[in-house]
Amino acid sequence: MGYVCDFCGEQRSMVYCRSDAACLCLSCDRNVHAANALSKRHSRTLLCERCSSQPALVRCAEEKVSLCQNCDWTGHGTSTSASAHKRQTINCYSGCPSASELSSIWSFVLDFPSASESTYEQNMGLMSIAENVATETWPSSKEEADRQNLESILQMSDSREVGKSSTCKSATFSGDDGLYDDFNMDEMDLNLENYDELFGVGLNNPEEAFEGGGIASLFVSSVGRVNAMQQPTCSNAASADSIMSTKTEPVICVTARQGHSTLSFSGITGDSSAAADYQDCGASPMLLMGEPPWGPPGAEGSPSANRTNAVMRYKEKKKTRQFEKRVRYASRKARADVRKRVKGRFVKAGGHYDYDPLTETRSY
DNA sequence: GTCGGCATTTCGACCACAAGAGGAG
DNA sequence: CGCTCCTCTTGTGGTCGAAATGCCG
Repeated sequence: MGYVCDFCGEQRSMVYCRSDAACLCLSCDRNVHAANALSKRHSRTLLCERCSSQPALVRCAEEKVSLCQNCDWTGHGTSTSASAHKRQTINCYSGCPSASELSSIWSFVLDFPSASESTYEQNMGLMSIAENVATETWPSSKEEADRQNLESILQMSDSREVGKSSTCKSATFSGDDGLYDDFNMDEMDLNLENYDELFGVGLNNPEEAFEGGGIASLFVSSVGRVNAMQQPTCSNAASADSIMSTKTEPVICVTARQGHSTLSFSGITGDSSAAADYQDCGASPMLLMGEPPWGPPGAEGSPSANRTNAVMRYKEKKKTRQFEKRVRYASRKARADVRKRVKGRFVKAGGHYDYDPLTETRSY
């Protein structure tokens, strides 16, 4: 499982789609998820480069490798030297992003000069963009956090004129704070340089990406900054919609529209069950991300009783928890995704319906 | 500390139908 | 043994409502 694309069986798989439980090459990822509006919503992320079967959660800056939770723990949890490695969360994405957009999403996994001083805890303890945004002034309530997020979006929209005259990549990779000065595509195993070649869709002029419906290339760094690089024509309404649509996720979600495609960003790796577990068991993400749940070697007898309790709760929870639903038949899921319904129930073909997943319209 | 009332969250049932499984010929 | 045909079973997602849970006076 893993190394070869589950769809074409030829190309090397680079992306993991949790919704489809599939490892895909970039070309198939785009083709498959361009099929309909629902498939575009699938949250994808880089594939773990170690086991090639699980979605990568973090990227180790030292080893320049993207790792899933298990491989991260295996590789960093047992060795004191390795555990000091600087790791950064990997964003997930949805829609059908172009090469430049993908490079925007994952650029932060690379080295940031300004982030070099950040400790591992600083990077990894902040699991969501919303939290990152709030590192300077922590909102006192959810409403306050939402308000700040919205303000960020609106500020991005206001700054779109700045980015109009610059190309995507040049704008994306040149921050006034030098955050992305060291960006080097060659460092990524994900060969984004060949992305468009794989698709057979050249992007000779990066500005093409901003034609038509426009695009919002938003930058989310692991050090808590949200930068607006390009947003020529993205409507505020679209951004606001994206915020409203992510009411279940405590993260800022920015929607960029290019034609019909939607690109959303999440500070945590989408529907990461691991992240959910951290919350469920009450153990801090920092603790659990820094050390495996079973604890580092010699951890027994740790002075922190709370930590021990948290680890025990986590282990207990993990034993009894129901793992996330796994779709066994993608074809059936695809059918269900487009099937018309009445009050959530499937209806006979041709019958009256009150919900059409494809058009989200009602027949009466 | 206990109880009642209210709000919120969780979870199972429901639906149609194509795909899958398995048996018969 | 392998193939085709047929019948039965399974699984898929959005919504509703009951049950469970949490909170407050």
